[in-house]
Amino acid sequence: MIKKVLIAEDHESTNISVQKTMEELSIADPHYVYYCDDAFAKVQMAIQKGQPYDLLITDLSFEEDANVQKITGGLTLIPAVRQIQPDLKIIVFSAEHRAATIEMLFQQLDIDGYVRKARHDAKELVTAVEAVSRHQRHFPRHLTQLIKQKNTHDFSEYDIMVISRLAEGMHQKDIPAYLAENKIRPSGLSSLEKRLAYIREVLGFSKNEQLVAFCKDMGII
Amino acid sequence: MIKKVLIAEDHESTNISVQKTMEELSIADPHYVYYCDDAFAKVQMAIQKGQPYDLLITDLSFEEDANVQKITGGLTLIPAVRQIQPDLKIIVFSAEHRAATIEMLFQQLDIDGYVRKARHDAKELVTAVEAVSRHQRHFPRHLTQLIKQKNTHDFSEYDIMVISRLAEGMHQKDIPAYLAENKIRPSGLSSLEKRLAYIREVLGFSKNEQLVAFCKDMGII
DNA sequence: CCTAATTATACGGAAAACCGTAAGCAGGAA
DNA sequence: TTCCTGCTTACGGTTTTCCGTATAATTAGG
Repeated sequence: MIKKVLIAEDHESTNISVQKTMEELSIADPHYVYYCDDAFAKVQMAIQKGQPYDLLITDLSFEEDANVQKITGGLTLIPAVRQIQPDLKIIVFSAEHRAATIEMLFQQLDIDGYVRKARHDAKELVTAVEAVSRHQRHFPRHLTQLIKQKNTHDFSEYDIMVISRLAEGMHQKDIPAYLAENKIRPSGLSSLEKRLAYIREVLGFSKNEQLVAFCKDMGII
Repeated sequence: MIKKVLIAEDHESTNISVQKTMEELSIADPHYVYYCDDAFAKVQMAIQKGQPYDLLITDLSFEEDANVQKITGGLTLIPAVRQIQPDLKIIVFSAEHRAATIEMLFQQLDIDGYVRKARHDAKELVTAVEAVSRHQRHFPRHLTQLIKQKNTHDFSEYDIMVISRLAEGMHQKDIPAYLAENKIRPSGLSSLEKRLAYIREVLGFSKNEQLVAFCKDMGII
């Protein structure tokens, strides 16, 4: 049974509405934070007090601000809390729509549920919490649908990283050094070239300029 | 004074939180809809009953679903409601961050406020509603920052033409033929190269990808 | 019409990107 | 282990872009 819940979400409006959804689930007094570091601290504190959380609901992306954080987003927060409390249930509540990322969350980070911020997200969040309380996983409905669309390329974190650097004016030949520095693999120039060539081919593009323009239009970068 | 408010927002979670924010502003019983067509119908109905809305809070992007809509998003909803009720105050609440789009909203659609979905969006929404109730406009903070760095270079029709072709994937070496065909001068490859090099230099850019990204951000192309 | 100044183009070498091929390397199965 | 498979990387040739310089064309003023 889910009794004690922690919400990590930087968008105040979303944070509030998740709190409200918890009320509907008769989950009293959900705790909430706007920063990942606070989330981690609260989980840690709860364990020390012998009253650990049952569920963490977290966003993936947290915007940077003056308040510099050690943990910068859901992708680092989740492993961190899992390390100190392996049985903590985790539901990710995010606008992320890329199938690859969501699958990664389930496979690599072993999350218990994913709810995509969309039209009926509050209702789906209720469903997800109920599923998790029955020790089931909650997969987002749209995940199966997304696999269909082939002609549109599913941009990975890697792709976005690389294209963002291009859009910032970094020379392609300098990106391998950047990738190596940030421990991102593959980092070889050849791999990079091939990946970009592949994306261009899938989308029917001929130039990186076109790819950058597309990603800007789509809000990918 | 703002008394009667309509919220148009397809994301349920966001919709709920906006409702909650209205409560804090002592705005009783805000109406809310998940579709643009419903929003328009409600505005129309309210006028007919002699009790028109004072404020519309709307998102820009509404996701398509089985429920096919005539009005597909905020950009079409706003002119539609303005036509039947010119004095209706409108605040746009969206994740859109491109300066060009936001400026367009103020200049072309004459909206009264813009609040970007971000960390302190609920607080900013309160501020925005308060400003609007005083018949003031509410500009998003990050917009003023972007305006500064703008217009370091005056993009000519020629520049826009050329950069657009690049963004569409046309090879630089093929653009002279295109320019000649359309009787645009100068059409020489060398002149083209020099012009692009000049623009990049003025803006402190190193690559055409960066230039394309900039123009997309600024809404130049 | 001529001349000077400005602008446009041609050219060529250097740098970067592109692309095919082959070699290296890790992980899994027999 | 040995082989296989898939991913990553190195390498080399070609194409494209970049950029400096030189030449040609255009324009403005007298």
